[in-house]
Amino acid sequence: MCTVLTMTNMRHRILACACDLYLRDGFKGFSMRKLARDVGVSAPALYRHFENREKVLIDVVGEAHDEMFRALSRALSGATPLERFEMAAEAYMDFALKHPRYFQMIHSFMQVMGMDEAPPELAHRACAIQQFWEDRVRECIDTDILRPDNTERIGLTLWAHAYGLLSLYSRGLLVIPEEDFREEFRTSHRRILFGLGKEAAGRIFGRTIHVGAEHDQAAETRQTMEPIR
Amino acid sequence: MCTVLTMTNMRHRILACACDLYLRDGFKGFSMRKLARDVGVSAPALYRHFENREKVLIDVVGEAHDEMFRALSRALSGATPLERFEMAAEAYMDFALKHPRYFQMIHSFMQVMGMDEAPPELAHRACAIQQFWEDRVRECIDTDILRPDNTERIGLTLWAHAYGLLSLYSRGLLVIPEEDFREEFRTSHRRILFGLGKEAAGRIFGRTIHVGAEHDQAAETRQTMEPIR
DNA sequence: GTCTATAATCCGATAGAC
DNA sequence: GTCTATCGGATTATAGAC
Repeated sequence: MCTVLTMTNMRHRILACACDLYLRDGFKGFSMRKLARDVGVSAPALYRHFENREKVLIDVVGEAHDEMFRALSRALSGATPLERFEMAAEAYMDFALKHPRYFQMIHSFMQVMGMDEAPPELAHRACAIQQFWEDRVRECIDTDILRPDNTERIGLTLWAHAYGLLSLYSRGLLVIPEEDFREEFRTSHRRILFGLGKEAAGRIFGRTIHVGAEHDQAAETRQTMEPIR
Repeated sequence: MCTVLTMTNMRHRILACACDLYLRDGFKGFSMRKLARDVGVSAPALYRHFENREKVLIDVVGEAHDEMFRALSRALSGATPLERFEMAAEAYMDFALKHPRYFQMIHSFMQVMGMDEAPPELAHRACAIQQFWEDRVRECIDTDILRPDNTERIGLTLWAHAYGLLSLYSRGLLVIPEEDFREEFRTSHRRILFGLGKEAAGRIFGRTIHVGAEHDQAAETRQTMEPIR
């Protein structure tokens, strides 16, 4: 009993140090020797708790995934489906910007490790993220904010966009200040949501509907006066 | 003269072998010793032409980038702006699916190499890709297929979505057959384009416009009386 | 320019004593 | 469970002969 407890604690201690080490030195700087030094034990001792270096890193990326999911989940405190959706996007962005190493690790782990397919621990977690976005879509459709459609696919469209944009920025490929990017991300996310939305969504976003507005002379005028940008 | 020519040829030969080696064995399996063996010279000879392993790989990922850009550029043979846009998306997808190692390398190189910022060679190429999408957007706006808007931002929205979706699939996170994915990608891309489009775009895509369809007085009233939550 | 030979590190992982 | 010691291998990079 006591042995098991010690084992578990030690494993957690190692994992905590491993996360710190990765966040500090990245993949390339992550070695079992350094980890042992940080934990305060010898290198071979680590192998009592983890089979090898890869298994340690799988657990680190698992932690990264879980922390991201917890951040997303906090968006569920929003009052309405739309608010929850917007808060989720904001939380996703926050996580990517505040924890770039974690965000990047989640999405480049396989390449770095030279894996051809995702280990189950990660595949399951990716499914949870996908499901999360799908749920956000479903409740927006249920409350008539989005047009009825295949929720899985719409969720995927929005997830892919959010991930793609954050990934590009996180790697420094978009040369704009962070505050400008944050606004651009929100706008881009809404742009898609808006394009998928029912008429009501437009008013909720405080914007004028343009698609199909050519049928409406008054709207035509509004569009001219209040162009989207 | 002759010396320079030999230098250049040798460098190209090494680079070609380096690309093959990476495509065969991936990042993890890429070593200078293997490369030397493939080229048919000794390991130290490589250092006459490349400063170190990282510089070789930077050139390999540069090749990957250029090949992707050439694939995209072939979409410019399309007859209309919209056709060129659709062909570009198709070409992007084709590249990602046919050359997954190249596609993944382009977007995970920095993490794998432990770089905090993109080397100029890659940053410039990323700008070219961004510009490419922006150009596709601009000509669609110019021909009244898309609503007038900031072309750079709309281009980014579409690029981010396409990249994100391809990245997720390329890593095996979406468990669907390739043919189904291809159709899903096209649909998802059009879904966004459609949401951004003028009424004409809907007809071109052979779909009915939904957004704004309720934009009549009755709908206006309904919305006021039954506020969306 | 290319070679052989080798230096100097660093790594993951294991053996065996305690 | 942890230690010391070590194996076996990888890496980048240089020195000096040809």
